[in-house]
Amino acid sequence: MDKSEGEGRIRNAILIAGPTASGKSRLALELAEALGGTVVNADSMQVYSVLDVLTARPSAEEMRRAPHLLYGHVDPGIVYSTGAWQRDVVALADSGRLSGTRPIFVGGTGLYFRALEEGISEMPDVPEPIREHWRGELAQKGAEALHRVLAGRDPKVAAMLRPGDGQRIVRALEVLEASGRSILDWQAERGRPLIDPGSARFIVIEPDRAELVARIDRRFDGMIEAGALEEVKAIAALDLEPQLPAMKAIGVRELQAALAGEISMAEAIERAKIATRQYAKRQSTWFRHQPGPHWQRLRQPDIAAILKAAGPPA
RNA sequence: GCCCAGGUAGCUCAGUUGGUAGAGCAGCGGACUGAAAAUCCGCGUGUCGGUGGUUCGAAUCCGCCCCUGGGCA
Repeated sequence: MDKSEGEGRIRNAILIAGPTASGKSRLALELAEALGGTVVNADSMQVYSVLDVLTARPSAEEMRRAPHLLYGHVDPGIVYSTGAWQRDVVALADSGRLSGTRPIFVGGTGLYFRALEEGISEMPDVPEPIREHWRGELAQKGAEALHRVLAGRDPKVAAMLRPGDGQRIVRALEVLEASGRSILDWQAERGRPLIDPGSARFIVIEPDRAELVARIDRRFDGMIEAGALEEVKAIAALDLEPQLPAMKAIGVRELQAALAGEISMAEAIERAKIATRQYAKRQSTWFRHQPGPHWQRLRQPDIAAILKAAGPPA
């Protein structure tokens, strides 16, 4: 491999992707213990502090068994993003904390794995006033109206987006206004991959659907027992905007409604379980179609099967 | 036992003066380049409780039976 091309890329990485409740985190921990690895979070919600239980973050005890990075390091009042995560990973690599260890990336956020493998375009930050302006417009006028605006300013992008997809339409408008350039141009400049693919291992866990549903239900009951309600009270006390990503963690809205007496606790729990199943379904769809053929697909988080093929690379 | 109200898609329910049924939710499939636990797109045949009848034709009208809820005894 060309030396300059591999420069700065993370070597010997193990990537473990899969839907929520598939047993990824436990597998990552066991691999880290067996291989002397460092677990790096690739989940968009586990980055936020406060939501330990509801995001199923590894426990303090588990995190002591092997190094865990990028867990709970972001304030829930902050709008984190794929780009921010990518910068965090680059910073880790630059700091040397991923050298001489086996970096094990685990999580359920497909887009983060794409950023790892392919990189994402480096776009300028959108100034807050511009961001808020377009989000306000979306709330007020609706996605279709903004799609028409976009069609006037950037017809190529508008043609690629569904008229109902407010979030992406807003993103296109924001970037255009902030940079004076079409988001399509930015996206054409693909970013640099963060990992060295030659020395990496790619694993996606694809559990049987019925089994996963049962695990999700059981796990949420466990979250309630483990203090999810206290956690929701704690985040509610911060009085954050409901639009913030951390406030959209599954279970927050549902349990908050129950605590406020708007719905019964049983109803809240059922809704949260349903939302989790739907989320897992979206993840499964992504992992079924997006990752390339070099990803090893496993029905179960079977550490033996992985270790057998995971001889320490050169 | 009698009276009333219901029994229609997995759930909650619509269904105009009889022309063999449709919404929401759930579920299933899909997309996905900086909010991604987000955002968006597509998919609705089910003994219309059962049975007999009236009718060219019944979820819709009539009889009987079964079930659920409420009331009276």
